Amino acid sequence: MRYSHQREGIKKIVQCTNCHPTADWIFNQTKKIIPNISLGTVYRNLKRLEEEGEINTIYDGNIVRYDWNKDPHDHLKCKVCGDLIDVQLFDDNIRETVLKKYKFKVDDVEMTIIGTCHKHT
Amino acid sequence: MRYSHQREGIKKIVQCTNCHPTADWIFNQTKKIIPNISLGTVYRNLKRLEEEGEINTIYDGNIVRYDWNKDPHDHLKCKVCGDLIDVQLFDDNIRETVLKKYKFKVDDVEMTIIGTCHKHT
DNA sequence: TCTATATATAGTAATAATTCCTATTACTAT
DNA sequence: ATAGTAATAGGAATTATTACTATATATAGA
Ligand SMILES: [Mn+2]
Ligand SMILES: [Mn+2]
Ligand SMILES: [Zn+2]
Ligand SMILES: [Zn+2]
Repeated sequence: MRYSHQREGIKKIVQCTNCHPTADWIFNQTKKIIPNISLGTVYRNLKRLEEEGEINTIYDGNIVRYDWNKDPHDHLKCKVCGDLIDVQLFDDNIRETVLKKYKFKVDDVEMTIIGTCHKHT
Repeated sequence: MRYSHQREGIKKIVQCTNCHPTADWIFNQTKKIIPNISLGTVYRNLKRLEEEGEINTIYDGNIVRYDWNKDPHDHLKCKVCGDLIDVQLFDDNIRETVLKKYKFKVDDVEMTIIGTCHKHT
């Protein structure tokens, strides 16, 4: 894959936040550095970066977000402020249990915990 | 909420399958019973039924599906055939762990386990 | 360094899913 | 039956994403 100034900018923007940004947010931030970048370029490169394993696409309900955190982790979704917070939990024995009980070979466990975050005591 | 023939038809269709159908699938099935039903009516009534607690909306990646199974349960997502299978697992001590560790009050745990189902030994 | 060529981009058009709008129809209580 | 309210069909509008195309850019090799 050929180097591109735009892709580097997008990558930097995504990697500098932990807010799990949307394509539109990334587009607006990247425009501050590369003013004439186009939205199509953002989408195309986000897809490329995902293919390269640099980022992950996550689906927050019907909202598509991007995540640079490559460690396996889960998310807390606050239904008051909408924040999506990274957490390290346990997929412990889920793989084995599911394999035995349902004959289903597990590749990945995606868990989102919905509730209220500490900001809204 | 006033009775409607269309809503009853939609509800029946959704309740008679365990395939977690999309709005479009539901629309096409309902048309067989109510030929001149409109897609807007399907969307409007699916939303109504969800508000009434009759069904749940589930997000399978970027695909929106509907689920009549009101028991708390998780899903196995087969990446070969695309099937979404209901499973009963354990949200056991997740609530307490998350509350203690992250001061996050849990309402709901959504888990999707991605892998390969028994049909593709 | 220069050039040829493959690849990436900007800008715009197209697509798809969902919601909105409005005139018409159906139900319910008087 | 009538009036008032609620729901519908059909189509337009909206939104997120992808496709297209002419131009620009990165880079391999002379
Ligand atoms: Mn994350
Ligand atoms: Mn289900
Ligand atoms: Zn919050
Ligand atoms: Zn399968």
